[in-house]
Amino acid sequence: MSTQTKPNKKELTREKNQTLILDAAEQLFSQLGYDGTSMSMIAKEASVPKANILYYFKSKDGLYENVIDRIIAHWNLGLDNVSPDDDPAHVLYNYVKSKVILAVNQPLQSRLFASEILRGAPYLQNYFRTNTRPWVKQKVDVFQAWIDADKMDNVDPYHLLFTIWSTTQYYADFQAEVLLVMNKLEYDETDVAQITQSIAHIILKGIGLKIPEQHEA
Amino acid sequence: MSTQTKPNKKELTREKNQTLILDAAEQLFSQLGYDGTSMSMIAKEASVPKANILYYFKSKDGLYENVIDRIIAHWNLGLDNVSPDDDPAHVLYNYVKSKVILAVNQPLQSRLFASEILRGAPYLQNYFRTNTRPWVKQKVDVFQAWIDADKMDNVDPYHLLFTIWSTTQYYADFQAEVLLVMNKLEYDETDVAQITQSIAHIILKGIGLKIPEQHEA
DNA sequence: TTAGTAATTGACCTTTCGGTCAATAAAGAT
DNA sequence: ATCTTTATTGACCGAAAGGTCAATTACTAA
Repeated sequence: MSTQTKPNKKELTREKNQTLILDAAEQLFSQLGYDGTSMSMIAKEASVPKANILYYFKSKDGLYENVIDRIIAHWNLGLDNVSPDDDPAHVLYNYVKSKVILAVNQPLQSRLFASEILRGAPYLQNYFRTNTRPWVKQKVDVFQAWIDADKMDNVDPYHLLFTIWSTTQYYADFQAEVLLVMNKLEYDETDVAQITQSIAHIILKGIGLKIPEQHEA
Repeated sequence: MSTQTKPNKKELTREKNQTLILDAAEQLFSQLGYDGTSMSMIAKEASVPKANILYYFKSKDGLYENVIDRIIAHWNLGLDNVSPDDDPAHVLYNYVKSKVILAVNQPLQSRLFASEILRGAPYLQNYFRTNTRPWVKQKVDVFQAWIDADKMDNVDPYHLLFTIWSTTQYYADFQAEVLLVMNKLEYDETDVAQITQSIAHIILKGIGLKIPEQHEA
């Protein structure tokens, strides 16, 4: 799977250290933000001298970009291979469900993106332009096809997508608010189902679809 | 309106300068976050010596709290005086509409709150506990009364509220993403109506309500 | 074994941070 | 006019920021 040109001892430790640093950086950046995180904090968290970080990643900016790039690589936007022939209820229900699971179980990465976008997405502009925008365009076309085929209501596809994103990500990005308002310490196992159910009910019914039966525990 | 115990020249300039500083701080904090904003930046933006800021507000933390307090004071949560006798469709439609208008026209404050919540709401915990939570409880009770009276679908009132908040605030907090994806430079006049329409359609229909007629331009 | 390369890291640099302070200026009270 | 209080601000402080560098160590290829 990985590059196996030469399984040197050097390369191994290098990759191990880089991963160590990236893990620590990802955690701290997502918790404290770019400006709230210092190189020495990352060094301490990764149990590595600060100068070593600067050796692998030329600057704080460089490290930050690497963190973001790595997240993006692991970040599947979902809704793959969706076509106008598919059943919108099934597709959208599964999409909502997967996004809620992601939001509840792995909120850190979502929050890192959120704080990045809040500041005007300085490091993500290019990604949005070259990746997200075409991806969205494609999904929007499918939504429109469904609308034209009278499979669902005539709701602006862009805003439909934003609605799905916002409602699901909310439970990751604004977790602190949600928990405080609901007077909870953390999400429990029933929450994922409860949240999915509520969101799917509103959105699917809201665009004229029925919630599909679940045929799996 | 304001405290008029003694319209001294001193008090006047003091209040003027404080407002000047708070305005500058609010703008910078909401754009760059707490850690991304320095006292000297605020001083420069407010055209005031840095030491003068520290004279009025004892610390950066103190200034930040004052900024947040001022926003909260001007921040009406809406949905006032709502009762189980009201028509849910009208109430919720107007609520969505007002939130969208707020999101599009005054996104800075929304973003300041958002970045605050992202970091775990260190300065807002108390506010959420003493203000938001009771407010929410009250609205949730009304929603539940509507459900019990078969005026709307049985959707968890908390998640319904979160859905309204998330979908509307999204256009403020993630404006950068929305604009990039839609390939726009800024929101135009038609966007408010378009967004309101889409969200209201989905949410109201999603909980079994009809979108009320607009009887006003 | 040795020459050459890559990795490691403590010491150190400059800049900027939030914050203090003392000296001065301005205003109000008597 | 004088005294007291409040406001203003340049100079300054220690701490911490991001980043550099040179000396040392670890490894690989001949």
